[in-house]
Parts: sequence; structure tokens; C-alpha cells
Amino acid sequence: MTSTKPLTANQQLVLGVLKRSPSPLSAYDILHRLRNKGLKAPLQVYRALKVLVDLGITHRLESLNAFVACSGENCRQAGMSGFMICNLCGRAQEFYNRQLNDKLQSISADQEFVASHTVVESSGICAQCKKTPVN
Amino acid sequence: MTSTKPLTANQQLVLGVLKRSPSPLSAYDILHRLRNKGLKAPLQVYRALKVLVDLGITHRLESLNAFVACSGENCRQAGMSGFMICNLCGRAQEFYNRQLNDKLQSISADQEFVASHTVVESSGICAQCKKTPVN
DNA sequence: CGTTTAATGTTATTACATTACATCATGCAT
DNA sequence: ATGCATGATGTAATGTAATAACATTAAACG
Ligand SMILES: [Zn+2]
Ligand SMILES: [Zn+2]
Ligand SMILES: [Zn+2]
Ligand SMILES: [Zn+2]
Repeated sequence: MTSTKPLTANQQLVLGVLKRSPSPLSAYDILHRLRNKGLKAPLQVYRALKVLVDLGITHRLESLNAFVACSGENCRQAGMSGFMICNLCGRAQEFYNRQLNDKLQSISADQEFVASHTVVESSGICAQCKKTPVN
Repeated sequence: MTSTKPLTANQQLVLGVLKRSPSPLSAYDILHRLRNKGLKAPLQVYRALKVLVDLGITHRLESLNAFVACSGENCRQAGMSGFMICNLCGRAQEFYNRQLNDKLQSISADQEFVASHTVVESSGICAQCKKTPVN
């Protein structure tokens, strides 16, 4: 059934901000953008983010301490996608690669390690910024 | 030639603490352990860590906001190793896998993304802790 | 209704990291 | 030697990220 409980008001607000943003936002960035909507404290944002991340609708970028809306549909099942983060324009491109996941899986298996979550984040320069140095 | 400048006193202290620790330490953990050696401020630790990380002698674990001494020799060249982090005992096992790196490389290439650094961190339960639940 | 439960709000605190500026040591050019 | 540049250190203050503790409100349900 996957009876999916609807998002609460705060959760929708936070998700909306993330979806509209071209690049990842910190919790405090989000808070700042929702002051006018009545949000006042970090916890309101962190609570909403926790739910969204747990649902797989939003991802946390560990190397940025920031959050981004999921760009795919396959994250709930896969549980593991990667990101390419541009140091110039700040955008984070999400990707999913079966072979990469399989490889990570086999590496874990070799060590008898049971992974529950894996972070894959590359920093560098995106194709766009390579062509147009100043964005 | 690789004329390698010797580490300063603070850098050696920080590296020593990391090498002796069985699991990753936060900058403030390190500071705490070096109070008796005269270190007083976070910046002294962060400065040393920056040098050690830049040298590839130490790695930063993004998902923990913590640091760990490099367990291999191949990091200076490779620039990319991964970690399996146990949620029970807290240990972080470093690994290096050529095929994984090649795959990440090819994924980047497909998107015309030039990666300068890549984070790979899996969280889960290590072999040790699987056998002996309470460590 | 009255009671339970989940979501929110509010304040304070803890944890992580950097900025700014003063001081000290070292090496080297005059 | 003396003065100056350079790099490492020390110190204080501040900025940024995240959570703890507790009060309040809103929905669900008998
Ligand atoms: Zn996703
Ligand atoms: Zn870019
Ligand atoms: Zn290493
Ligand atoms: Zn373990």
C-alpha cells in the first residue's frame, strides 16, 4: 500500500524552498528564507529536514553541511546516490549508478561490513563552469 | 626530490594523538587531549590538521566531522580512499580500491565533471561488532 | 467532552570552525 | 650585527551548525 502520510506545513515549506533552489542550502539558509513564513528557530527547520531526509525526498550533503531536494525517483529504494558538487557555481548534480553501488557493496562484503548508508560526494568543476569560467 | 619539510611541534602532537587513537577524533577531542601539552585554542589544532590533511597524512571524515590518521601509504598519490565507519565501536576502516576509483572517474567523465576530491564513507556495522554485539 | 498522541514553538546550550590581530622565531640582505 | 621579510604560534572573539529540554497547541478518538 505504501500509505504515505501527507507532509505537514513546515515540511512542505522546507521542501518547497529546496526545490526552488538551484543549489544546496544549509539549514540556516532555509530558515532565513522562511522567516517571512513564520519560522523562527533552527529546530523547526531541522525537524522538517529529518523527516524529508528519512523519506528520501531530500538528501544531506555531508561535505557541505547542506541539503538538497532529491532529483530522482529511485532514492527511496536505492538508498544510495552520489553527488558531483561544483566548487564554482555551487550546484550539486545527483547521480545513480548501479555498477558503482555494486562495487561498493562487494567491497563491504569482502570486509564483512554491513553498510546501512553510503556517502559519495565528488567536488570539482562542472561542465558548465569549465566552458564559462565566470558564472 | 620531494623535499619534505619536517612537521612542526604542534603538527607532530596532533598526528601523534590521531595515530594512537583507535577511532576518529573531532578537533575538540584532540584539543582536549593536548591541554596538558600546552595547547589551548581550537585554532592550534585546526591549523595543524589542515597541514596534515593537505599532506595526505590525515583524513577528514565528513560524515563525522572528525579526523583520522591515514592507515596506508598510497594516499598522497591516489588522493582518494574510502572509509567504512562502524556505528557501534566507532572505528573507521580505510580502504583503497582501484576499480571503485576508476568507476567514479568514468562517471565524472561522462558528465564532463572534473573532480578534485571525492568522499566515500559507508556507515554500518563492522565484522567485529557483528560477532560481539556489545563491544 | 476528556484523554492520548503527534506536531510545534521557544529558549538555551553544545559542538564545530574561522576571522582578526598580536607575538615570536628564523633566515637572509644590507 | 641590524633591520626586514617570512612563517609559525598564541589569544580572543565571533560565526556557523546542531541538539536538548521543556512548554504549548492541534488533531484523533473513545
Ligand atoms: Zn535522490
Ligand atoms: Zn559549476
Ligand atoms: Zn589514507
Ligand atoms: Zn564495530
